[in-house]
Amino acid sequence: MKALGIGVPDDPRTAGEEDIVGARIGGRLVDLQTSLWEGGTIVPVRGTDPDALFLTRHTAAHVMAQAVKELFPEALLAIGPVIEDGFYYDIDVSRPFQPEDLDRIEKIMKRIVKEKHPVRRRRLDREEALGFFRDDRYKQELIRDLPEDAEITTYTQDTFTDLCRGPHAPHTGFIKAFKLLKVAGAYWRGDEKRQMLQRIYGTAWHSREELKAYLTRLEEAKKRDHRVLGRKLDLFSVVEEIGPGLILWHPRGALVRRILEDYWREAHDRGGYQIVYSPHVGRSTLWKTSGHLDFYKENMYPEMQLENQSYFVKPMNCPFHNHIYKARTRSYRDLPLRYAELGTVYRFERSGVLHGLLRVRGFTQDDAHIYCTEEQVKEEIRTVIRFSLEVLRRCGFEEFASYIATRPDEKYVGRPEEWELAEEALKEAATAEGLEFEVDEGGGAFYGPKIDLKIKDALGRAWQCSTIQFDFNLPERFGLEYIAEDGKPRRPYMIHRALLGSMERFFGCLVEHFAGAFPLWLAPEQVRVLTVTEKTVDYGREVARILREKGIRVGEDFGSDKIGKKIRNAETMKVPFMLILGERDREKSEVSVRKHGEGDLGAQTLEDFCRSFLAEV
RNA sequence: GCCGAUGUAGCUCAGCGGCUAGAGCAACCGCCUUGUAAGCGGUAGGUCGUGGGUUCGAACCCCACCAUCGGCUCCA
Repeated sequence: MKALGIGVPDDPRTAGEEDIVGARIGGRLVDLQTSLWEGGTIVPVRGTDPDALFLTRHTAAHVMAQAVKELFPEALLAIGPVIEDGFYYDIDVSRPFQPEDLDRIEKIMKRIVKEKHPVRRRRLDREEALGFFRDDRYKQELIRDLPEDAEITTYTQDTFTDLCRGPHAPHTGFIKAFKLLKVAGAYWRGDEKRQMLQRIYGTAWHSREELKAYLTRLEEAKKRDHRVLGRKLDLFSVVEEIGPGLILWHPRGALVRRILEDYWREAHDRGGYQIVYSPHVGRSTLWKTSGHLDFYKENMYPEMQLENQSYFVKPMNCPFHNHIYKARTRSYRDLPLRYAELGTVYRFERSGVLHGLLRVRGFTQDDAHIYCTEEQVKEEIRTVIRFSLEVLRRCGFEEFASYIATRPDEKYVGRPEEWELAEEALKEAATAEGLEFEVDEGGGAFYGPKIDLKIKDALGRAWQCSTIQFDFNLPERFGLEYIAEDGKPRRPYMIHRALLGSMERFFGCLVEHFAGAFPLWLAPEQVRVLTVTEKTVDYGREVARILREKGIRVGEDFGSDKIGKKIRNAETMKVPFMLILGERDREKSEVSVRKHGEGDLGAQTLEDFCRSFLAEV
């Protein structure tokens, strides 16, 4: 057995190869102590390769663990994986970590890094491992849960040894730049019934510059935070007296929403949908029929009693749409039927998960339910995916990821053939539309398979909005039928579809995607007219009137501030165009145009401005 | 729900057991008549999240509650 022993500091190191951190053997990332146990090309991983970050971050997690152990010898270590941009370690300590503890831990980590301790790998058998970690119930549990044939290894640096699969950097000195970011509570193995552990998050990079760039990136993301921009741009608010997770749409936010909804309705009209409305509450019998009282009750607002009847606020729109379907006998000639609604629903979300507009308790779904025959399923799915992509692209999103979830192994309703057809339809449609998809085998809900579409925003973050789900449960429960060609009743296929997801969530996405600078067609205020002095107020009014007549959304700033201040205000509010009107402009019947983020575009006639504006919208 | 942090004027924050709780921005009132990212002066604005407690005295210490923020398997 030969180890790749290049780069362990006290080993003879190959001249000029000091920056080798690890290697890939046939695609598998390993450290330099891995034995050559199978074939494949060995590709060294050098200091600045992306793979190197994985190794050093993993090692950084161990160094952090060692530092924690020095400060809190009684602490038990659970797991400490590498995550995107960094690492964390879950630790069981008697006293929760204070933010100040992070400084102390960091200090010790710096020492350990500076001392360049080699990281040594050791294989041991199960008994040895259980013995070694006899005082640590977490490690014991991990070892016991490892598969029979698993190779069990530990990694040691300095005085610290941890159970770990690896791989790691050759020595602690490979950690060039790191920072501990935050502490948080986390359940052991993510299970809320089990022990609450303390998690420390950290980040590690190849250099101080990269670390700094990362921290700057975090700052930038914070500036785009829809909650911050929502207040700055006066778009929406959430107030304590009204209740958590309940949104007030201010005029500017409401206007963006209305424009979006107008487009949505127009697109749905074109797309063969019929727009419907349904009430906000329904009798308990309805929710009994739909099964929500059996399967969804903990997410529903509690019962209301009136005149001896009980009602529930709706958490979903589907039962209502089913009743529209049932309002008369349907023929196969009527199908497909596509009902769409901007339906406001209320769901009880646990207080800890609420988040701005992204996770709320009251929201408006852009919901649709499609009823079709078996023969129509494939075409229908293809159409709905194409339609979804068209709408999302129009809203400014170009990149998508998709996930298909298939039939669970055990509990499910419907016939296996139905599931197969549906899954097939989803895969075919995704492929046909050029969507890359991952399949979550067995990950579907009990009532049907689905495809989720995620959009990627300007910072490359993925947001789940659209979902298209088959439902083999509700048609049964509501007894939905249509009369087929042979005169016999048949059960239709039912498909749930949310495209933007909810207006709240999608709007939050839009705000972050555009950093609050909405594209012209969505901007609540497209043009702001600014007067240089009050001598041009009349001219300003006239210009604003003309723009408004052309359907342009215009704001006015005719106050006594100096022009620099007015411009600053308009820039801060991210108004796409500013028309600056001084006496010079009035005399020549012109407007001085300034574009948000670009600056002065010079003077032109109002007609020219309108023409180019309307062309751009 | 659970762990931690936070909650002071519309907003951003200072004050951390001892005088009538402060600043900047915003608002309002003046002055300035202004040309591409903050002109100057003044005025008003606060149950210090809510409720209890400790104390001669609480924004500050303790308890409970409410809300917000960061997290709560990317599995050794």
